Amino acid sequence: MASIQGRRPPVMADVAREAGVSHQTVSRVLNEHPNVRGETRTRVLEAIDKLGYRRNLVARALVTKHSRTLGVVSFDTTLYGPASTVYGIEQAARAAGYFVSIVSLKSIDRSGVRDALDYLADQGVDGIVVVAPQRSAARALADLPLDVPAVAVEGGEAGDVPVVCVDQVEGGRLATEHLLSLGHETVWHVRGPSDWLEAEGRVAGWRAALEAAGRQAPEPLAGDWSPRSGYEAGRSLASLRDVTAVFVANDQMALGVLRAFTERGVKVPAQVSVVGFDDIPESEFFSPPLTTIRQDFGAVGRHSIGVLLRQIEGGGEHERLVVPPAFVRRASTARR
Amino acid sequence: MASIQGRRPPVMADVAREAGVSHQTVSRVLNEHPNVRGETRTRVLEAIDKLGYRRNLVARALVTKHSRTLGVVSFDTTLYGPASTVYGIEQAARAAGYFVSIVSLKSIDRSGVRDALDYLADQGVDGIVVVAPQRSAARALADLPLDVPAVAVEGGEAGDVPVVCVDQVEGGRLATEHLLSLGHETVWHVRGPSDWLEAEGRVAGWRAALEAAGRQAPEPLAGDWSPRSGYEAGRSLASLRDVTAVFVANDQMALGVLRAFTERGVKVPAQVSVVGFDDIPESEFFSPPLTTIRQDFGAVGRHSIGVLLRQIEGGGEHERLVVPPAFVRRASTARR
DNA sequence: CTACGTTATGTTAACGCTAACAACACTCTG
DNA sequence: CAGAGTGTTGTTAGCGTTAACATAACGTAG
Repeated sequence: MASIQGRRPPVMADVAREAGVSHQTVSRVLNEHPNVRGETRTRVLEAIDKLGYRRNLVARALVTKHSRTLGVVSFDTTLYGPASTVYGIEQAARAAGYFVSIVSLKSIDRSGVRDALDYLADQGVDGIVVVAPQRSAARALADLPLDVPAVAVEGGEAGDVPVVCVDQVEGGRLATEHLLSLGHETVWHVRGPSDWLEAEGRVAGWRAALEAAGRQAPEPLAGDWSPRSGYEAGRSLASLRDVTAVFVANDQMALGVLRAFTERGVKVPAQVSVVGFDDIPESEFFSPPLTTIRQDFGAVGRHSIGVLLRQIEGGGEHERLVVPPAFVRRASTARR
Repeated sequence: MASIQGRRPPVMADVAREAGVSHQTVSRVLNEHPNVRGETRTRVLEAIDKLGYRRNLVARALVTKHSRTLGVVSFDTTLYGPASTVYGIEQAARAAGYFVSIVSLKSIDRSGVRDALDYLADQGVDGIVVVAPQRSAARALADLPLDVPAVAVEGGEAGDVPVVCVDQVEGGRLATEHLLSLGHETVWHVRGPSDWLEAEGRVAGWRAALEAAGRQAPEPLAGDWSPRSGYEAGRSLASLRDVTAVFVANDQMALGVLRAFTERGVKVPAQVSVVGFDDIPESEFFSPPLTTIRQDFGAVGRHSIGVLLRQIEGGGEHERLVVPPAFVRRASTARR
């Protein structure tokens, strides 16, 4: 029930008066302190209910030095990957009783990351998750003198900061091995931007699988994650001879590749097999449905909060948590 | 420069001592109060720099009653629309000097919305943006006794709460009129979930355009925004006679429709024309590239912050701001 | 029955900041 | 040169909470 009186919302002292106790006793009830008599507790709770009292978390944060807020710094949360990760983070944080304050960066350079961290530190967050898929971001994070516990997501080696990431190398390997196992002589690659650690990891896995099979690795084609860049890479590939298998570093670019192949009359998977990466909700309905590598972004988000809370509460060692990717077979790949 | 001494970070009193002034003068400098002598100001700023002082925003919020934090409640920020809107909101809010605390809901029922709002109110946010595309959310918002300024995004009629939205009816009309102008006898529709206001608006625009042209409106097919539901609708449509034009309520479902048509050997746009809605980054690379209706989510986000800040600062009238959609012609539609 | 630990409660003092008022040095006016 | 204004600074008192200590009531052991 909301109070009707005056204007100002009720404070602890009001509840105390109503219940005939001291404000400290009210505080004890709220904080579930054991040494409160049952009858007193119910009287206090009744008063709280009657007055519609809500504890002022700002005042609480001032004295406890804990805001129960976590900061999240991310790059372009419009993209499926970051958006899903942030979603997982938010769910996990809220389940653990933490608020989430978010900063989305347009560009991840050192000063951008530094500003974001400063900004969040000013706000008094208890911990920070940095979704730092770019090398520059990871490096900025590593260099920064942090007075707040932090976790890097997809951060590669981020100095003293614990890292949670998907095993990109393994993903690249899975994709490439699948194509080789179908009898393809070699596998072409449309890679992501060189500043991105995820892109590097996928390239590394692709190269490793080719080498292990004793195959020559063609020069990878450069993309920027966008469908358009995939489209352009696809046009280049379509005009080459001997291209029978392509591993594309994400599903959006794979869509562009498929589009270019369609335009050029290249049949997938009859003439060329294509594997993507991410497993976005759309890829099952591409033409043809895309074979891809699934990343469990939700798990990454949850784990990052787990690691962060352990840091905040326990003290915490320098953890590094790697989430395995999963291979998803669909219709864009076929035997040579 | 960070201070090396002791442990505890410096507070205003430390700066005051260092600069040989009172802490209140430090506060004045920080708040850009006009009545501070230039020389004093620089002495204070030097002391701040020397000690690496950072103002404690929690303490500040306690006394000013303003946290400079805005709350955002949204449904499934994994989807492109909500993610883009939230991104726009976050950018605009930060530009205005506000923090953004976000709550992503899995389901938008009354209690979910109420809990989220309570949660944010507890945190002491200065205002709330509710991305409330579902009727239930809008209604929950309208019913709630709010003690904090709020804005609904895509909220339809949300009681006393100002609304910012895209003109969905107009979008539905644009899509349908385009198809009719190409000589199609009538236009079929794959609609979104009935609880969603956006879905309703698009249906209304579609129906209005058909009526204005004196055409019969076929029974709309139901979808849930997912590519799969579009795929299923597409299979149904493929088995019907006389379907030459389809307006699909979002691009993801349109992808599913295209996939179903491809499987059944229905040629787009030769046999059937398809129009989507949203203009997600992928749709330009569908096969064929999708004609669609673009929503400017960024503008919606920015406007919602504008309206909210006017509410917070000015007092504010009950605004209602409608953002127009834009027609994007690509290759999935053709003359009958 | 006294002394002492235990439980339940109250009192006081922070936390770090801003608001309100007080005080002082000036300048300006008549 | 007295009085009023103005600019600059300091002092004091909160904001609403929790932490630390003080106190009272009670049961129990010696």
